[in-house]
Amino acid sequence: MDTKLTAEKVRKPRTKDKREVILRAALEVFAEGGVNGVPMPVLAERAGVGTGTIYRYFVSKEALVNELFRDLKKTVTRRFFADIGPEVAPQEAFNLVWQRMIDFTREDPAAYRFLELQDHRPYLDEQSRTLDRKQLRNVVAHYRGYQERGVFRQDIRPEVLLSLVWGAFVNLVRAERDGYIELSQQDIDSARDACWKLCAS
Amino acid sequence: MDTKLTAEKVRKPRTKDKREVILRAALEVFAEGGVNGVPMPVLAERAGVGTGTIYRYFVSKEALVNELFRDLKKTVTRRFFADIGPEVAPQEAFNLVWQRMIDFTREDPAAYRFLELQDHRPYLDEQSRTLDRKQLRNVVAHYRGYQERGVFRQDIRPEVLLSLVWGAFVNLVRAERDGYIELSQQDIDSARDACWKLCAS
Amino acid sequence: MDTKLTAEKVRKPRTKDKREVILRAALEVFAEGGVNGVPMPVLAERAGVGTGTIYRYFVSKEALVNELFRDLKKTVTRRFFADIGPEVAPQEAFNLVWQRMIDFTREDPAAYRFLELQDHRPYLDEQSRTLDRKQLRNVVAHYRGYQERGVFRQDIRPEVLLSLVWGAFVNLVRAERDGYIELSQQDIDSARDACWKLCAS
Amino acid sequence: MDTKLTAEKVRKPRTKDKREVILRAALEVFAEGGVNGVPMPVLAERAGVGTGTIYRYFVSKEALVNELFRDLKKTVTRRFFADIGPEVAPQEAFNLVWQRMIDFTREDPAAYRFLELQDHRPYLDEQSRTLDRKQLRNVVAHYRGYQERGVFRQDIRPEVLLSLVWGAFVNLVRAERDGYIELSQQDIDSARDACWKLCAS
DNA sequence: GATGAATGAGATTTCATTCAT
DNA sequence: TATGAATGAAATCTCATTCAT
Repeated sequence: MDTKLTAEKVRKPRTKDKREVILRAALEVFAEGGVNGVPMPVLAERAGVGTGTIYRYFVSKEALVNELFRDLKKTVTRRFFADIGPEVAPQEAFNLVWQRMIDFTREDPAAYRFLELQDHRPYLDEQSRTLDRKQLRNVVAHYRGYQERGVFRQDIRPEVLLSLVWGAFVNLVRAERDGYIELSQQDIDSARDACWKLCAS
Repeated sequence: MDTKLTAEKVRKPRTKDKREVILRAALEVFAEGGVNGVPMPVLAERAGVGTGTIYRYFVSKEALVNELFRDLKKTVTRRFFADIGPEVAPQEAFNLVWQRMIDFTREDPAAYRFLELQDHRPYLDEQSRTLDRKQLRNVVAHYRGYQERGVFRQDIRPEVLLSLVWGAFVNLVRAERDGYIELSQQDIDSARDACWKLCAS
Repeated sequence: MDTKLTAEKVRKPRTKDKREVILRAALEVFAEGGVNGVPMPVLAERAGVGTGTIYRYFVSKEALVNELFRDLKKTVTRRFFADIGPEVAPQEAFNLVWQRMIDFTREDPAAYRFLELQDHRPYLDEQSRTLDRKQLRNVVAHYRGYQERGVFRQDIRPEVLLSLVWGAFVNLVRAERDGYIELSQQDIDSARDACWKLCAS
Repeated sequence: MDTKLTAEKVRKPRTKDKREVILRAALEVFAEGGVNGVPMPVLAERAGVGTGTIYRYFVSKEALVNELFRDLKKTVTRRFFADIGPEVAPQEAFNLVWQRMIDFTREDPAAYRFLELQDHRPYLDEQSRTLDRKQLRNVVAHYRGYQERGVFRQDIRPEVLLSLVWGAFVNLVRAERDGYIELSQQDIDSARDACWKLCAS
């Protein structure tokens, strides 16, 4: 997808690196301290750049948060749903996505935490919110498709169904991160199956 | 309303009122703008008091947030589970609590929003967190009881079950508040039944 | 001591009492925490009156501090030099005053501390400063008298002499209060004699 | 003055300068208005820096006051006692220190005033108080040495002796600064000699 | 382009004073 | 007259952003 093997790579790879270094550092410090809890100089230090440098790549903290949000949203969505075509059986697809989400929370807890953080909401601009909605609509469409194919129950609107499942997932992971529960793979699988049954007709 | 019948009625209730006026105003402005987003003078103006007055009732913004959190938690928990003894049939109890939660989000959206806000987390002190856990444990114990009585499925740990249901509920309501969905009573009831089935054996 | 058995006692003894209660409380709390360190409500509580009451007797904190300062200055000066007429031998008089000052610091450390506190200086008005100078002039005049009678050395101006002795005394007592020294009566007497010798011709 | 010869000279001395500019400005405004009487923005303006800049060099007003106090204490002590070894005759040493103290009050009245100010006492931390005591002990040890060599009288403890002399000096200078006296060099010298005689055996 | 010291608007909190009761 | 809850101006301190180097 990101196949730019051209001259551009020669021109400003350093620049691009720095931008990403900042985004990654932002992700981590925001996940730890919340967007409001982290001053820009702290972020700069974590990123190993000067404070002013951040402002060469992002016009404001708000802009940085938005770009981070959108970058992550896209990456994550791509990751969750990659290579799941119509040929994959519905429950298998469901399980796959569920496990990918779990894997994501394990492999990159900072990224997951940042996305789940409500702390950034006041910073989000129209573009970010639009993206959010668009991606949600895609998944809703997917659910609707399953309903139409008789895979999912039809007595609940797809957006409601999705909302329930997504909320269940998010809260399960949050409970673990907040130290309320410790989740075995067994727990995760049962939760997944329960959610599947909640949807299935 | 406040017809000051006797001298005593004037003094005491007045002060009590002011504390509650501040808490109520705080609830509203925090629900709207987030804890971090609302300066004390703004809260003061909303409450119709001087800035300094707030500090007569709460030693700091942090203390105010914590008291608000605990007050609400207690009120809400009492409200949700009031008059639901062992004589109430499990599903009826489940439905009742669900509806009470829904009613609460409708009647006092600000209170619900504040509780759901993650924004206040960095402010919460040990006491608040302890209360939070204690209340959670109570509900988990309830779920466990249902499992032992064979009402709920036993292949999923009660805290996992609760986490799923609670997350489903919270996210459903959030989706509506964020404008992603509009919920009919029908939607709410189907969601409730789906969650019940998720738990039931 | 304050035997006013007249009609005045009938008219406003309560008022007068309260005024003095406030002054006394002010003395104590200011001596403990410094003028800047003590909020009016704290003073009020110590005095056992309402905050507002203080303002019925003193137009401002500044005025209170000034009246306290002047009251004390007068009392103290009266106490130090009472009944020391020309018939008292100079060194005896010197010793007597020295001991009275010491006694004062022991009997009413708060009063002494308040007077010595620099903390109140920014509050002092013209009247207080004038009183201060006037009382100083009186003592200087006394020293000058001793010089003219050949009791004190004449090669140092009386105000310089007094300044040295007064400074020596104040610092000695301060050193004790600050915990740098502990003073025996022996120490006090030797210090007194040393100061006398410093003045004597 | 700041002719920036090399790149290194630019960076480091600059920052150092600013810290010292702030300390100097603090010294002056505190000497004039007392620590409590001077808000940080006023200090900032006097120093020619932004308010926030002060907090890059000092974590709080309290810390600033303490660093100022200790810096001054050290400088002043060094200045007073520099190059006075055992080879200097006692009275000559005494006179030298006395004159250096006088010179200091003339050359840098703000610094002297700040040190003499009681206003900063509530701000002083343990480190500052420890320094204070340590320096006092050094001088007391010196006095004791004079006693042991038979230079000073032995019937008064050295700390009492020092307390008297130091108090005499401080009060003399204060009297002048407060406008009670004007001191000629003659006055100063006589006062010095009187204090010497007070100590001498 | 990169830096990070400097900035000052804005946040939280205090406290002398007022005024309704 | 006495009260003390209420006030808001002013204090301390923070941090997103700028700009000289």
